[in-house]
Amino acid sequence: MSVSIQDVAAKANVSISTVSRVLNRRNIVNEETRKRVESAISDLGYTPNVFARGLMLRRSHILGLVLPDLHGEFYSEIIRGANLRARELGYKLMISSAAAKDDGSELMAAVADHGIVDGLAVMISEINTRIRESLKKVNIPLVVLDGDVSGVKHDSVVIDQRTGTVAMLRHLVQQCGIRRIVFVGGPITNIDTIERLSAYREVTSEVGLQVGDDVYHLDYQYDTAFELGVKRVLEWAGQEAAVFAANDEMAAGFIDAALAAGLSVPDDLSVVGFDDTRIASMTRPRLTTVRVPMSSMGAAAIDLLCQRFDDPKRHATKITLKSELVVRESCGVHDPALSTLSTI
Amino acid sequence: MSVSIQDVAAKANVSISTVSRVLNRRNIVNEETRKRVESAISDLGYTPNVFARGLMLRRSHILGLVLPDLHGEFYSEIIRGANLRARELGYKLMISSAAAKDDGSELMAAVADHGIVDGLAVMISEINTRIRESLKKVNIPLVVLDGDVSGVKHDSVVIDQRTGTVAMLRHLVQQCGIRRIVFVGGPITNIDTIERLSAYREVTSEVGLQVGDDVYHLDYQYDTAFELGVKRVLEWAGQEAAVFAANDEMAAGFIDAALAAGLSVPDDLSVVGFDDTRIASMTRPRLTTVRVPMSSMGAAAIDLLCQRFDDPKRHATKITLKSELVVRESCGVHDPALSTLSTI
DNA sequence: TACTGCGTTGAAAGCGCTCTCATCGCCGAT
DNA sequence: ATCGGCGATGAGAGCGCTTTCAACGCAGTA
Repeated sequence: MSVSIQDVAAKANVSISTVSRVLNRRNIVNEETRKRVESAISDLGYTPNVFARGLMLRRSHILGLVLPDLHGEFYSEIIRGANLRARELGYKLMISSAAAKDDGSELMAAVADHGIVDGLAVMISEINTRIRESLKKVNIPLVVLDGDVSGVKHDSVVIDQRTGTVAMLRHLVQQCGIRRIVFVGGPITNIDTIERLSAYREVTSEVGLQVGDDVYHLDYQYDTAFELGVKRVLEWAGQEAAVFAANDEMAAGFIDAALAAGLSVPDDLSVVGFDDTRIASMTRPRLTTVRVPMSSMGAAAIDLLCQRFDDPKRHATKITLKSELVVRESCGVHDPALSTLSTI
Repeated sequence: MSVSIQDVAAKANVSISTVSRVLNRRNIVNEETRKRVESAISDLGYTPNVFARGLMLRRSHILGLVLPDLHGEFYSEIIRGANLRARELGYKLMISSAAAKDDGSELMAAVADHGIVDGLAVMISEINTRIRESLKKVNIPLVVLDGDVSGVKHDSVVIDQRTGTVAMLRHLVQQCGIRRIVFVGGPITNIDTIERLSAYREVTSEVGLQVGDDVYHLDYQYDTAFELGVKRVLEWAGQEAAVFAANDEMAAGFIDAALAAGLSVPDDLSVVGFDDTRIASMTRPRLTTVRVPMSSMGAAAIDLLCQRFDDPKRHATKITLKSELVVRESCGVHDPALSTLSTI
């Protein structure tokens, strides 16, 4: 039923070797012969069988992408970036999710179990022994997103969250005159939260802000942030106070809580977020936040994978992407020049 | 380097045929022999080569999912549902996006070009000739999401949007006492918008509401909705007026616009949405909306594909999923009994 | 004794491709 | 005339698997 290289060869009056040569544009094939073969190919609508090809070449041109979750603005941006770059480079993407507490079976499912992907990009929000063991068994190019797995050889793409966090805090203190910053992170074990919190502690102590009990750990969700906000917002309120949420979604919750309490953002309370997902432009006032280049992260992962194919034995590479302050309206800007950074 | 069926056979002292039999649990293999083979398999950590297997069986156990975009709450829910079900059934998912105005090349890339997927699920928001032509060439099981492509043989999963839309409109009129409903859709060519608008026209004329100029077409985005809202919201305002946006994101824009204008939602103006994405729970007041079972849609697509594998020649099947009114706070509820439907 | 049936196994033929190696004709050099 | 070199092509050997078919041993039956 489906047309094979044999059929093409017969139609073009050549051997299958020649057809194969034309396909792979390798050893020079006589101009005239090549044309004959090519027209036979398009006449018959021939496409090489992927399996046969994969069997010989040991390459599928499929890459695996494993994320903690497939849901939400954050991950879907990564997927988008990865998908785009993969296509540019002639690869396909196979996507799958591994819950944070996954035992690693999902990972194995993505690799050995199927054995079809040429390389694997993995994002892990909480590392554990099982996952580490799974990753050790990966015997194809591996890229770890936003983290580092010790004891496993891999390339990695990380976000320099510190720069953005520091810029944010400095902006609040120096441009907005903020004297109290409440930090609301995700789970205390979350790798991103840990990093952002450490930057927070550093800068606050540096500029002499007192932190006290101003650190909370929620779950990155709008609802819990809103609830906490409803309870605390009046207590926090004050021209010199800001809430620094570890993602935009929680920040949106705080904005709405402040509004519900009759406060004005940013006049009575500044609220800033992190990530610069679409949500940051879907609040009024729009969120001042730290942009994390998610789609670039996805793209970079694909790049690293492909570079590894080209040079399997080069030393492990790490790409660091900058995070960047995006000033919008949810914090009082006293220096108008800065607002040129604003988007939309 | 990697271990093959040969190695297993040698270690277990049998022929590769026997190993193959054990793998495929087919013709009865002697109990004792089977155990020997199985332990050889796990000793060597053997996994069958996907390509060799695919070459013989013409099955990859990979399914393709093509969406208009990979971004946003809506599509990522579909992906999630599909991914989950695919895994349950022992399949992997290959995901890719095809822009609405895509010439179909993306589709072909997903299928023939790669030829690796066993079946294909496609969602098309705007059909055109090129896409239709592409789909005609698909010679593997095909499922179309949320639409119907005439002239192409395929199964389909559709959402019964009418039921939800009608329920919403009736609710507004009968429970909330609304007498004027402004409809804000997506692009006029968008298939979902068309369907919702037609239900809107039907019900409004049925209950004797005048529509007049109360129909707008935007682009499903928060920003444009907010802008339009800022201009019109005071004019619309009134206890008996509601804005019916064709997705939650636009509805969120209208809520914020109303709030910015100093109005109360729902006291001065009701705002309702469509889809019930997470955004519907991320507004204050929370959105009354129509729930579209996105993840079920993804799952159903996978189901249909697999059923088609089992019975290639059964007649085209269409699964219709119900949409459902979800009452929250963004419209005035005058009958408290109804509020039990509310989520969170 | 010969034959048939059955459970179990192995040999071997591909699946559609890539790639090495051999072949062939033709050229200029010896 | 003989030979080496070169461009162009074909023959054929696998890649790792599934599957058909034959073979084998061991009943049970005629």
